[in-house]
Amino acid sequence: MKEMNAKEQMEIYLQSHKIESLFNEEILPYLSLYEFDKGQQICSQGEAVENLYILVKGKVKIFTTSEEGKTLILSFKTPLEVIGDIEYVQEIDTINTVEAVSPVVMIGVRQSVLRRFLKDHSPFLQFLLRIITRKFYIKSQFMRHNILYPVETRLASYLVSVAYDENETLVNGNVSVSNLTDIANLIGTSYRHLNRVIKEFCKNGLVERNKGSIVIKDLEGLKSLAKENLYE
Amino acid sequence: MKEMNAKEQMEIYLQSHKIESLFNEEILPYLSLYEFDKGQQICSQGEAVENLYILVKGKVKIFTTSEEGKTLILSFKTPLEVIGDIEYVQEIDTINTVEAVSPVVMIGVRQSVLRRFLKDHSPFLQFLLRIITRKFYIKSQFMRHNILYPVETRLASYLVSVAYDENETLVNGNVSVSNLTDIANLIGTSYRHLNRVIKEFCKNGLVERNKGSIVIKDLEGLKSLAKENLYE
DNA sequence: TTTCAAAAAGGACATATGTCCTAAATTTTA
DNA sequence: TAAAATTTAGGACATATGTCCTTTTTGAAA
Repeated sequence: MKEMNAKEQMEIYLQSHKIESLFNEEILPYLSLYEFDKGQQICSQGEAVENLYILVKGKVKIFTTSEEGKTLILSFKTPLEVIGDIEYVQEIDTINTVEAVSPVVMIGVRQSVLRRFLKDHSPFLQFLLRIITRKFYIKSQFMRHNILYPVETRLASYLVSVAYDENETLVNGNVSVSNLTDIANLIGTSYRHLNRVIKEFCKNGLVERNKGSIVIKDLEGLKSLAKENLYE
Repeated sequence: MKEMNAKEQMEIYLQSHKIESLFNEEILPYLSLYEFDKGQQICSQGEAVENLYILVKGKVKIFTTSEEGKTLILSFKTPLEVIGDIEYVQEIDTINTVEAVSPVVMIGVRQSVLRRFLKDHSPFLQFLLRIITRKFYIKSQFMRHNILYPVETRLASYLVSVAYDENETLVNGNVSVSNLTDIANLIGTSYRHLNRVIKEFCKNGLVERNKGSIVIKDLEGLKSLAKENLYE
């Protein structure tokens, strides 16, 4: 992790995400930029929280680990997102571990500073409300899907969601699947079973394997298997 | 559903839950009291939302239904709780169905009224933040538990949670289990399987059956089976 | 290039959980 | 009280999913 104090760079991030209005003049000197390398942990389940972070660049993975060491990936997040908001409001320790899966830039600010300057600043409160309710809704749908439907449905749903990149344009068939283990943990199943289902999808002509990556052959077929569109 | 305008009654609810400060003078005339009978629906998945409700008396059940008609109970809620907050902030249709499981009283207010009077009223915003982050946290733990652990663990966890009533005092062994189907839907399994696990619990001396109700025989045993304390 | 570690793929088997049915017990309604 | 509907309980079987291993492939490091 690298902490920076580049005022200009901060300006650029604030403007590009249109979040200048969240803050007031007094708090600006207390905002810092943090850079994390791929693989670095931003915060770790169970530990005390000091900062609230706003993700302005890169991608993070949020996951939880059970006593037995099982991992469950809860989500991947890209800007604009907030890390540590629940903990800030509830005054509790870190709920889930957050890890950079690409080079990441965050705006960080201490909880004590927030309490001092933004406790009654309604643009900031409204911002948090919007971010958190969105998170809640997504988690709600994700959970519903995960409990109500079998792995087959969940995988189809996942593939449909990554078939489109961030710009909503269809990524030409070839879905670069970073890591099957991650997918297994994301859809809440074992690696073994995931493989079994992928094999089934191949047999039915929905996808093809190609050196570790998966090529979507029948997007419509996947969509109908996915039942509900998890990612809007 | 019965809509009332009893000013005095309203006062009592506002004071007993210490939520007078959420509102300002202008909005008070727009607050209404609603009564729902046991079994009545407060709102229904997919339909448009008009009101935001504050649950001040009684108990509600929040659930979702899949295309195939499977039901998943997400939670039971008692005061103080808010219904329709996510929908209000996100401006979306009702996410889950809410049903009274006892006679219920709610304070209701139209979204349009809220937008007019409380959009920048920070006590209200802070209140929503606290309520929603709490919900988020609970849902988070619930989901984690549900995906990571087998039914056995989830049932033990549920039984431990109902062994204590709202006052944190141990309800003397005899847990009045309203309805096994509800439990099955709450812990996300089938009625059949729930029964199987209960039988197993009986065999191991953890609980006993007694005309439909379940008597806890070994609370400590259940606690250790439950692994993590879901309900704090 | 060689070596090594990680990731992919899947066989064999065990276990958890679901579906469908039937019968008894219990509660609700007429 | 009688009849109907709901809830309980569990048998029999099918299916989904998990665990443990082995082999192969791939990509990174020496």
